[in-house]
Amino acid sequence: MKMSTRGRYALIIMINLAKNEEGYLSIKEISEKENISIKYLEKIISLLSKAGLVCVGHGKNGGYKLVKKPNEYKIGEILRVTEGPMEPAPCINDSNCDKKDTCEVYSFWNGLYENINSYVDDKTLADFL
Amino acid sequence: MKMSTRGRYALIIMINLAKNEEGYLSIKEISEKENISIKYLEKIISLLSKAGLVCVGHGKNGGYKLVKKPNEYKIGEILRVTEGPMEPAPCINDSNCDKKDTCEVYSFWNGLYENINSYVDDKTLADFL
DNA sequence: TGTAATTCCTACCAATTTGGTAGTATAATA
DNA sequence: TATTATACTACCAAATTGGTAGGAATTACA
Repeated sequence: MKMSTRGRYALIIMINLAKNEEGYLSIKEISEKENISIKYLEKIISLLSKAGLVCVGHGKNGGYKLVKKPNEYKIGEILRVTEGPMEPAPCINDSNCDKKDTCEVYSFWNGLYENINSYVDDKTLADFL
Repeated sequence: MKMSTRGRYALIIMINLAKNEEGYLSIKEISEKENISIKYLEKIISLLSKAGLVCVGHGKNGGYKLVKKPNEYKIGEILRVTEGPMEPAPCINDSNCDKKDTCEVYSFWNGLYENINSYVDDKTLADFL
């Protein structure tokens, strides 16, 4: 039950972009500020970019910036890009299981799932400014 | 953010023992009922045994049984034996970090941590009977 | 007292995930 | 057109996950 560095770094990246709403922020700047390798950040931010959470400026003075306002980003939205759906047990979205309505174990894991997701979806990037 | 099979199987084992409060239940019986390999179950139950959550009957007609009543086992107690502390981020119990009281990121992860733990500590084995 | 049933312990192993690094291509713009 | 960025592809080591194998120790019971 841990979040990988991908998810944690993705959040850090997004907070940095949120604090720099005016212009583009380059990977290099984030890397230096947060002490995370450029190459690894590059890999993580490309996930955010492909998911359409950030937009790209190429060339000189380029970098990344948010496409929405900070309060429009649920943290869950960011984490799911790098972590996938945060399901504690594989049965959560198993359409082959037809006993969900009576299974005590399913309802336990599903409750945890809903708990986690409502926590992360209840907070936005704006909460970090 | 997933629970490994160790944690999930540990819960299944404990539910089986709870349903068999009278006597000893062998790994073989659990294995056959739940379709999980004997050898893997053996490994997981030895963690529960070392942690003192179950007691052992050796030799013929032996097996395992609970040492407490089902309602005295918090699920969190069981999961932490196989999963360790369920900390989403390593900073949660990092005594070297002295910025916790002002760090927004820490307070976010810590909130998630408390959320998860209060969920799993709020339920007991008796809820599965 | 012997044997079957059971746990205990140590070691091993393959697949996947995690946390990166390296090098080159491509794109934009000053 | 040179420079500064991102984009893409490939690779890699370490840790974790999810097991398996084999034998030793313990106990019940015939």
